[in-house]
Amino acid sequence: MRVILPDSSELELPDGATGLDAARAIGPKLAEQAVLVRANGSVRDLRLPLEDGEEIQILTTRDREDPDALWVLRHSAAHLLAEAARRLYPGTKVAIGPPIENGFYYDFEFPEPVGEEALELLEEEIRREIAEGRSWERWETSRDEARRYFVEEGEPYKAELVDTAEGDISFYRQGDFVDLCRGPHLVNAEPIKAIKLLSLAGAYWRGDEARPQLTRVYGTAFFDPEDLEGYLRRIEEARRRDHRRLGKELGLFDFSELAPGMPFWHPRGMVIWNVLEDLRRRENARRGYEEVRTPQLYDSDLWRTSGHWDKFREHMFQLEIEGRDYGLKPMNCPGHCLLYSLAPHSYRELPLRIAEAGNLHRNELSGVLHGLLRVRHFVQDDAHIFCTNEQIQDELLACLDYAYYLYDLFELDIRVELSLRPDNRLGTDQDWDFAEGELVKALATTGLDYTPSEGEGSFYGPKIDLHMSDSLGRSWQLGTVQLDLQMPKRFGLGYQGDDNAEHTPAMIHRALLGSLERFVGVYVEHTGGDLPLVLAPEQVRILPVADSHLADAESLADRLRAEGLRARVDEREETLGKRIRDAELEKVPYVVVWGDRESLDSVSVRRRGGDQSVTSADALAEELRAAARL
RNA sequence: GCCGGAGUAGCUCAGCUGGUAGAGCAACGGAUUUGUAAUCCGUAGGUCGUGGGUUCGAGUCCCGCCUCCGGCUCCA
Repeated sequence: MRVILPDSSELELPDGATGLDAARAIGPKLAEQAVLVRANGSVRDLRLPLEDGEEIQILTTRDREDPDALWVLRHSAAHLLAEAARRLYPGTKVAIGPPIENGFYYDFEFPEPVGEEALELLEEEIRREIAEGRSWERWETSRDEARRYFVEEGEPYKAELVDTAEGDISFYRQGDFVDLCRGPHLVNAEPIKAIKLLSLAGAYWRGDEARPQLTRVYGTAFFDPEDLEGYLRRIEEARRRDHRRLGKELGLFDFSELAPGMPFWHPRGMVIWNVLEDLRRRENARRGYEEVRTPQLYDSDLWRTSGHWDKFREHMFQLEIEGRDYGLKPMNCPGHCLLYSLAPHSYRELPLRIAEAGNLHRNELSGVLHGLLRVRHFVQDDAHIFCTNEQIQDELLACLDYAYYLYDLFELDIRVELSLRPDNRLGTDQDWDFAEGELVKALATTGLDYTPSEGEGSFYGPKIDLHMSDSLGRSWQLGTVQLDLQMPKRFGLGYQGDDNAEHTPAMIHRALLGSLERFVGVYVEHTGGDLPLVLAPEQVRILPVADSHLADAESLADRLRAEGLRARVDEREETLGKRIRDAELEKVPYVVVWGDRESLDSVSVRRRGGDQSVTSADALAEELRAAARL
């Protein structure tokens, strides 16, 4: 048979030849360094046969940044970890250990709980294994035999995995450790030049809260120690962008033990908040939304009607007053339905778009709270659109257009997810078919790339979710556009149609920035605290060189403030160098130094980061005014 | 909520096997009047997260709780 090499040349091989055979045929050195073979674009274990006519590419240890090569390296590293765990802690049961982005993990059930000291011990053991030499052997077996093997070995998790594994059952062995595994794996452990175990965490077996919690060991591995160092350095840099740290340093927001998960906004943070609120109000008005205001607390009957009492109660703060049960609102929608129901409606009013940045409380599990990104008290730039079925498409598209208007303003990189029906839901399958179909159609019209996500929808409807990543690459949902046919029905909402009959409206729930808290959190990380001029709490700081310049500095500040800019004079008796340093650390975008050399025609301006220039007060005001516009 | 870790001055952190709690920055006072990332001197500041226990003696050892951090589950 013949295979095609990357340079388009053909290589003649005996039938049944493997990737490794191909590498050997090309050169011994290549075979030595080979990590995996990419055949017709997909990864394949070097030990597996090639097919006639396939285009192949042999990846080697020199492809040290190739995601597939790293994937294989880390997968093999995970197996070494499992071998080490079983040797160091006899009686350990192994569960599952895949490579992940930036590393790998392996889940174990240790006979005794282990603490962090285990990381070092395990790491040492793995190094010993690598020094000793390990190579992987691969073979296939029947499902029954695989199951029998693991039952005999006392590995219940593996035995269970055999039953759900897809395709042929293959085993890999290195040292005395045999694992059920699809592969591919390295030929031997030689290429693993850097390995580090990073952390220990609990993880439920198969991600199911009701099943045993295993101990997950996270680690990472590289072809080159330098790459590991680089990775650790990047993590360290990301830590400096952490919004919790920056929020405190820049005096934006805070937290107290006395209100877990509920942010406090300092004046400087409130400036950011208000700019976002102004933007929301302006655009809502421009796009045909009307603002409303609804209560914070409702009788449990409202939550029964909406379905929240059934499907969302564990996330709600509840209280009892004079024998009546109340719930603090976790969402605005039921209140908006109630508001809608308080007056009669005609088809002529639709689509009716009502917006409210209401205060929401959700009783999130204590372990999930995370700075501003996951809180118990938050505010969304929320709105609900009541419309006819015929209007759904236009409204969905308008929502997405609005969303991307905002994301483009802030230059955000957004990932789109289509969250489909969950198990825990209201309504008929026909409703869900229709609602999901409408969202798919709207997405198709926009041409946005998206990933469908089974079971992630809300209990009342499917959603288009708009995600962004934080400094450590963790994904957070910002915006969401949801189509709901359930609540209008449950609330008995109606409108009088042009046929004089009563109809039920459809309802679109949408938040675009999402929770303002979360938005500020990810945005601070996105910018590393270097907020654009529009959002900067303090836009210009003026530094008088000596006391004698104070009056002039103040009048320049007044001049800029009259233009609507946020300007301040730093009148502390510190050296100029110190005051410049402080302005930089506080990330003030513009610093003006005012001394004997300055006049309204020649103002000395320093931009964040150190660029200096001289301009006139008028030109400066104009530049700032233009840049501070949204 | 669960698993692992942590909590010492406003912030960042030191405090070995139990023996009277420390530094830098910030704050405050004084001197300095400064030209593009830290002027100098001084002062003050802590029920060591919290409740209990062991001990002659606990920041340090043990137990409960709270909060935070990294994960899991969950989610805007």
